[in-house]
Amino acid sequence: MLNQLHITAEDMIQQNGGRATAGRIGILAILLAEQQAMTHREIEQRLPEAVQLDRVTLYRALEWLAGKNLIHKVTSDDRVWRYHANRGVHNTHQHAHFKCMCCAQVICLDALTIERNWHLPTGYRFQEIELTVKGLCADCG
Amino acid sequence: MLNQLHITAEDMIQQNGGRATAGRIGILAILLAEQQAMTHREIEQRLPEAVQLDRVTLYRALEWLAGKNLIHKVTSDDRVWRYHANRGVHNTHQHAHFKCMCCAQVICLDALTIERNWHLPTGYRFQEIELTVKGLCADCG
DNA sequence: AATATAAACGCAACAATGTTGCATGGATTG
DNA sequence: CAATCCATGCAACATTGTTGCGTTTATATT
Ligand SMILES: [Mn+2]
Ligand SMILES: [Mn+2]
Ligand SMILES: [Zn+2]
Ligand SMILES: [Zn+2]
Repeated sequence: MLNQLHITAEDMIQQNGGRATAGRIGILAILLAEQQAMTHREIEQRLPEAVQLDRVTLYRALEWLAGKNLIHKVTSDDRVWRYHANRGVHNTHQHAHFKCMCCAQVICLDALTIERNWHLPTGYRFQEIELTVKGLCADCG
Repeated sequence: MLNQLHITAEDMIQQNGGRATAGRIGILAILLAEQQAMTHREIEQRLPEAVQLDRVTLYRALEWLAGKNLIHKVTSDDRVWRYHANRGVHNTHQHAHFKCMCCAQVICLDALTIERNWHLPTGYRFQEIELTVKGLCADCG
């Protein structure tokens, strides 16, 4: 199962013209296996001993994966980026996120579509939207 | 005009049981005069020579003003808090913001009301929403 | 399989933003 | 005027992320 994800991850990386290093494969496999958006720290901790990476290398690998649209970055009010594997609908970059104000977990809200019946001030141009719903998750609520 | 804002700011501070120091009055007057949400740096630079504050004092004054609901903090993907005076509708904390992806200015979108016809996963509880529309402002677009 | 080479990597140093502890100063109150 | 306590300034620290640069390594080429 996890091994299968490694193969998938390796394929995804090679198909984007990148070198399939143990670090990149391990990171992407972790993100593919996890439903929640993960912080740099959480990813680091879940990496097996055999694939311990330097902090900087981890940042650069995540940046590369995001640039290839294999994962996406999620902003948050705690000044920490979270990363999440792109699956199907995620690629639109128009999905919202939920953040638990108690345990800080972040999940994607795939079903939430944002209506655009509003308008901006004159001269302003829309490009993208960033929506975070905050509250308590099932465990904390 | 700016003097009038100082008097207003002084009133607002005293009515909340705080000491009306030159720093707090100056900060609040600046925020009351400015339409955009301002960063810590921008506020610091606009403070007159006579009211130069320590970085930490400025942070603490902003924290105090936000705690009294005289201003509100705006989160952003650049990891910098912005501050904006509360006026009327702002107090609801349910207004959205626009951020220019070119010049990084942030304004409040008072008119944008967020519809709640969506639902969260089972067990999840809604508390508040954070919405940022991104694009180009009138100057940059 | 050996080699060449550009892409990844590791380390150190740096940068930006914000926080904490603590001693000092000064406004407010009695 | 004295006592109090809120606010301030300074130093040190914390967190997150970035940059420069020399070294290693995955991959293509021979
Ligand atoms: Mn997402
Ligand atoms: Mn606002
Ligand atoms: Zn939770
Ligand atoms: Zn702009």
